[in-house]
Amino acid sequence: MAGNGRASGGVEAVPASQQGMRRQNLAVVIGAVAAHGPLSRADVAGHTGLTRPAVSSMVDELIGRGALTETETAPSGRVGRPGRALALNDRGPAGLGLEIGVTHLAACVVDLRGEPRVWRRVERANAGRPAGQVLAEAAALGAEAEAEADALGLRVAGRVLAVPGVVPNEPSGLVANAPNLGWQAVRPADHWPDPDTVPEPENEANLGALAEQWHQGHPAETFVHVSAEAGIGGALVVGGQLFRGARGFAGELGHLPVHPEGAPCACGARGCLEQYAGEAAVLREAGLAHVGDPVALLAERAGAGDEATLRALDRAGRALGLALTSAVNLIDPDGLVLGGAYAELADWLLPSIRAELAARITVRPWAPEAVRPSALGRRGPVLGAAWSTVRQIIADPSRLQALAR
Amino acid sequence: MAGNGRASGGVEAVPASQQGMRRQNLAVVIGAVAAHGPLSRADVAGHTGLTRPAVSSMVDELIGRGALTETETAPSGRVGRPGRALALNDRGPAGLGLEIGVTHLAACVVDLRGEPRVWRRVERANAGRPAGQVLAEAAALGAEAEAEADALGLRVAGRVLAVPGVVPNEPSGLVANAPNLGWQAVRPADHWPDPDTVPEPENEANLGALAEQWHQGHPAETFVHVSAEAGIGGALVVGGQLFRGARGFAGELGHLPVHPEGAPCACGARGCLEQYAGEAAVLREAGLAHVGDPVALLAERAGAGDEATLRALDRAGRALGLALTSAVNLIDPDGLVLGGAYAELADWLLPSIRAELAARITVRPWAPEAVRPSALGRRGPVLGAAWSTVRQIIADPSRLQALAR
DNA sequence: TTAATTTGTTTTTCGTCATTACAAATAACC
DNA sequence: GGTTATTTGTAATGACGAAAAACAAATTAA
Repeated sequence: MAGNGRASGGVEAVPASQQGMRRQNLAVVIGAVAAHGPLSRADVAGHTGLTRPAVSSMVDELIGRGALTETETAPSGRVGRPGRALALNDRGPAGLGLEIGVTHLAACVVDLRGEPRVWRRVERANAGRPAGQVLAEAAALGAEAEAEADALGLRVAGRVLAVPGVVPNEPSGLVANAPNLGWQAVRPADHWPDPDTVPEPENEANLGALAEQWHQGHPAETFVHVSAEAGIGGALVVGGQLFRGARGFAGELGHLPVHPEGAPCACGARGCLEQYAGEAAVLREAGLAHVGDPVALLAERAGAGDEATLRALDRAGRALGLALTSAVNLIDPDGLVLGGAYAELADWLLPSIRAELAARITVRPWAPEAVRPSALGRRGPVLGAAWSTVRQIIADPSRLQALAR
Repeated sequence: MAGNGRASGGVEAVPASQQGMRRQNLAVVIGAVAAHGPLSRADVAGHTGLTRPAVSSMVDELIGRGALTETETAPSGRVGRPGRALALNDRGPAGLGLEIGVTHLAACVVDLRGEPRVWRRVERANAGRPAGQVLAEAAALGAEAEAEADALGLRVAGRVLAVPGVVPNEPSGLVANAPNLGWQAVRPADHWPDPDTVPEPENEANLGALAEQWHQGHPAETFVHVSAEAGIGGALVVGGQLFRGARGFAGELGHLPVHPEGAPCACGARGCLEQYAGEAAVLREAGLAHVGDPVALLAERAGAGDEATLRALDRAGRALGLALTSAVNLIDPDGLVLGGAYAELADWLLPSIRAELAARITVRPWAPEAVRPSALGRRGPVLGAAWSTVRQIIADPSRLQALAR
């Protein structure tokens, strides 16, 4: 599930038990294999500090649950009995990621190694359509993907749905508001055809941020992820964990006041970032109509040197730089990541963003390269949704059912 | 120590051991006593889910380490054998808090219950004096306080020093920059007379925020603490833990850009919050000279209805409101706390802060009462410094030496 | 072929908590 | 006042999991 990093709720520390110890050590073992490629039991013992017998016992259990497999033993060339290589099972538990975008639906299944094994993507104009209809189509796409995964020997163990909207901490499972889809207080579970495959919804910017984090492989990074798809989404990752804030609204920087007395915004305030760096604002400033794929259009015009487009992107970059200055002052992150559509426009946005940050961040160390485009771009949210399940399994494999086979 | 909440560093999960289980359960037991007043062993078992024998065993150990004591058993009035009340020891381990301010030094010793038992405060013009001299005087004050604590049967187990400056995560023990004192890269350990009593430095706004948190007793709150003492300090508390950011600069909102094209700031940027809500800026705007206790002067003038002062405070409040709008959008906190000098000026700052927030936070739930003045005001930092040690002991009592008596 | 080395498993030991049983201390009841 | 019910704290026993020690298996080096 994508619920990592939620407020820990009750503060009463829970007593430690022997079962808890076992659970944590199972996670340590599978975590070592996940982090350092194929390892023998002895290697795992060396990496983790557990003894070889303890590792052996847990490996047995993890194999029984389908999480690990013994693979072909590569000749090591070293003296002594060769170890038997352990790896994450590529025919075991898997994660299903679903995405509902304004103009498309997507699904993706990843195996325990994180490798995408099934892809589905269809264009659909979802804005304004009844939520039930859209969700039914997403469910159908997910069922197709699951069937294909099944044929590959994969067993989907969790489902997460990326939506371009706000998903509050409480009550869970609710999409409170997705303006670009026209959704208000939609609960996917209420419209899902099959109650056994209901996904957990999560904000797409949050999932994109997690995807970036896992893709880069810097495990404990703290960064701010900004993405654009119709609205402006933002997400905070702190020490490798999603930071959702007290109610789940953290990181939403579309309405940060960048020019306090500036243009009035639909939200009722003035000078919000969205009025300068939102898709609609940039298109307006560039003198372009909102048709087809507006991001591709902007990139094409900017690449061709169109003055108005370059000016619009420069203005957007400066506004983003201002908003990110606030973020850096408050959060002190390792880096800033431009995701979604911003990743595709990074060539034209980065210079003004970096210039603005360099001019305004003066009392602490700051390197322009700390701002970087996302490596995943628009695929981030689906991948993040699918990876969420897999990461959760690796963080606590004790929840896996033992294989019935 | 004040190092709670630092980036967890190595991400390799550590294996769970039986000693670790014991350590955690010791913390659970003492935590239950700390949270719910005097309890019998059976009460603790009920609160924690541990069994009575397990609790008994751990209570024995905690008494041996001086953390708990059996107190007078109050007649319960209920049937059955009466329990023997356990409480935090008020003659055991203690925390020493030290503070170096621009115009004063302070020291404070708290017992395990968190009760302040020794207070010291002297006025000193510390700005611009050699750091070694100031630190030597702080050490002397601390030694006095420790001697007095010793006479009360207290045993100082940790020392934390609040400074009005930046304390980065790495290298630890370093005050990188304290502009109001004129310090640059000062390491208290290098100037401390007695190597056995060297304190760990920490930013005073961070400690003030922790103090507020513990004083209120809302354990897992997420809030932003803003304080003023010469500069503007800020701190983030997330789920009850200090959030220091990747390098230790998190929460520093003095240079948040509130009016991007506004007044130039000493930092090199334009329109920083400090230019509108900093002490110097407010005094200038109010037409007052910087003499004696400027905060008291401002409060007196404002209370007397002085127009220029009221205008200056209103302007400061609106700027703070703008900066806090960014903080709310990014962090989604439970609340905002005005600390330090701002707490004493809250009557005149709060209206404009709240108005600005109400006008600008539109896309999420927000209540004006979420902004509140600190209950501790200027005593927050010393108390936070002293409490840090005590909280750390309660979070992990296994580190306590067994009593030699 | 033998020795050295490394791996993985088996056996034993140890530490921790849970369960059960029991003694001690009190209130309620007759 | 004595008996019973109830609750507390401790002692004895058991279960579980990891550590330590011992050992069998598989490889390289000599």
